[in-house]
Amino acid sequence: MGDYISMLKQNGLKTTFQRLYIMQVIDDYGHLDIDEIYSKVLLVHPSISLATIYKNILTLVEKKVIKEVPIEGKKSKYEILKQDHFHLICIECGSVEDCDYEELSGVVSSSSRHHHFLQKKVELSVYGYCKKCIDKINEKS
Amino acid sequence: MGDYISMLKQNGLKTTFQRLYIMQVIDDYGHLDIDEIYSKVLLVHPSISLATIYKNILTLVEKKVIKEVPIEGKKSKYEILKQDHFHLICIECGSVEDCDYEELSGVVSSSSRHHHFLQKKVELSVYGYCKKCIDKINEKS
DNA sequence: TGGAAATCAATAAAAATTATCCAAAAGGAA
DNA sequence: TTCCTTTTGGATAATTTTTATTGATTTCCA
Repeated sequence: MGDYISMLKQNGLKTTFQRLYIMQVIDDYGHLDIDEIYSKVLLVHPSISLATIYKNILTLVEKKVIKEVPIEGKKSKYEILKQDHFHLICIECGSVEDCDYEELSGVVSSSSRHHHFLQKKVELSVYGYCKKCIDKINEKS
Repeated sequence: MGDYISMLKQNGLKTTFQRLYIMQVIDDYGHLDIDEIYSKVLLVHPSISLATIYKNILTLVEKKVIKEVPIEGKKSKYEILKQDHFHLICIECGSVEDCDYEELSGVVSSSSRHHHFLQKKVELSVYGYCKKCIDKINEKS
């Protein structure tokens, strides 16, 4: 749980309750899409508008306070910006797990250099089945 | 340039001109989004409907004849299914370049296993500036 | 070649995203 | 604090994107 207020101030953004709570729920749950954020914020702030969610997500992404995680065939999810990592995305339940990127980082950036490509950021996603879903499938058989 | 007809037959799909040409332009250009595909197919088949593009993309993705390449903040692009590789995505001009995945593959899959995750496919995208755009920027200064 | 099944085009409908506009709130300066 | 400027939020409209429907056309195998 981070210091959302100073993260916002550093980027010249005003700290409204709506904005703070959007960051809060994203951080709490790790990875949420627009609808999930909306429904969770609605619970504690019933008057919030969906357009407010969209607007805030846009500005928070622009200011690099949060990060978009695009997902094949689904809506993008968003996460609080954190240390480099990659994602294990379950194609059964949709869960997203963070994974340490360390060992990979060197190989990827040297590969970018080799292609005369100026690397700014890396997005690595592994699609498959998470442990929970594997277990669930095994139980049935 | 592949044998589109047998790729379709293997998946029980009929080989219509529209479908073949959709595969053709994707293959020719490497990576295209829906609108790009539509406008290019329109040139040689002026009566095609945008809905036809959507429907075909959907079935071709389902049958794994083509693959979705999700891109942050933009529409997904599509590519003909080919050997594992990753993408260098230029945030200046939007170009997408394929890159050999070989060296990385082992590290990624061992990392998945370590998390008890059953890996099905990997999507790795590096965002940054391609050589052309770097040169263009340097010329100006 | 005939005919069932798949596909297409056109269009409507639905879903997702963005823009507009005015009231409300935030945050700095006095 | 209080005032004032600027940003933001909420409601809603507009736009964009995607999906569903329907009847006509095409594919392809027997």
